[in-house]
Amino acid sequence: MPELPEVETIVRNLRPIFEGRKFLGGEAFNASSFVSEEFSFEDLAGKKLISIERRGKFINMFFEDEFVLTVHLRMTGRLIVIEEGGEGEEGENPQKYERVRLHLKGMSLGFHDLRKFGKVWLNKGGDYEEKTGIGRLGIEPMRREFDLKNFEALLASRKGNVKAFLLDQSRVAGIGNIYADEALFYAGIRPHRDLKSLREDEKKKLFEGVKCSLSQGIENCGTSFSDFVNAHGEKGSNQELLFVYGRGGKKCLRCGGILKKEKVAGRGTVYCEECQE
DNA sequence: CATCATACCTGTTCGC
DNA sequence: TGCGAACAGGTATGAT
Repeated sequence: MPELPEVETIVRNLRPIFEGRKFLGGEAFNASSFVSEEFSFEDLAGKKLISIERRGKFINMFFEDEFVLTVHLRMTGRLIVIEEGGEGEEGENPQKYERVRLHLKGMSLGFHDLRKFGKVWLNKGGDYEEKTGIGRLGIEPMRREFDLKNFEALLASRKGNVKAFLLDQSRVAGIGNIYADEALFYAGIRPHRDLKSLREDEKKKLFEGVKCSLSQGIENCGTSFSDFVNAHGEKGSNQELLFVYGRGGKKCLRCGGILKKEKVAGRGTVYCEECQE
């Protein structure tokens, strides 16, 4: 569920709290949640956290000496700030779904993940992108290099339906099920439409829909449908502004018709038969 | 190589 | 009401 806007919200929370702090140690409460082929938390001890950046739905924490901690929340992952001396600090037992805990000087960070799909990787040097899957990501849709021209080139690079295209992280990075459905509603395009069938005006509208739905999500600190909370455990408000996601069977906010829900590209997909063609 | 379906998990919701 | 089935969905992997 955390998609680009939710991950961006978390990164913006974490930066002022953790950047500049020294890593002290870490614990993995679930072996499969922490991936490190060559290094342990002890190797990272004493290194200062230089910066925290988002790439697609991944979070990278860059430390001194080229160490990189990478986090992917997948569906139910959360990063929760634990203040020094507060509940859950060092010495306390892990919380129910806490899988990894990172201790920095004066402040700790808990990685919680009910379904254990998410991961924390520890790497050193430039190959962290290959080790984590970041290397396969496509363009960043909130950066300047994402323009209509290369969006159209990406559309032409793939076959199949437009929903599968939007979910394909190797084309445009960071879109998930929520923002894919919202972008398609914005553009007035049905999710099953074959990419080859898109007209020029529809491509342009879809490009705008991707940018608008993502930037609105960021502005509102993410969509908290079920799991998402920011690093302080607070919910975002974008769920109040969604047109289609999670609204199957309800009235379309634009035309009043009943929204359809069906499976497209293997995902629950909501759209309006009236407003999308 | 590209695309598609499935596995990975566990709590919640749905249908009988 | 109870219980099992279906669902939630991001990505790696295997199948096609």
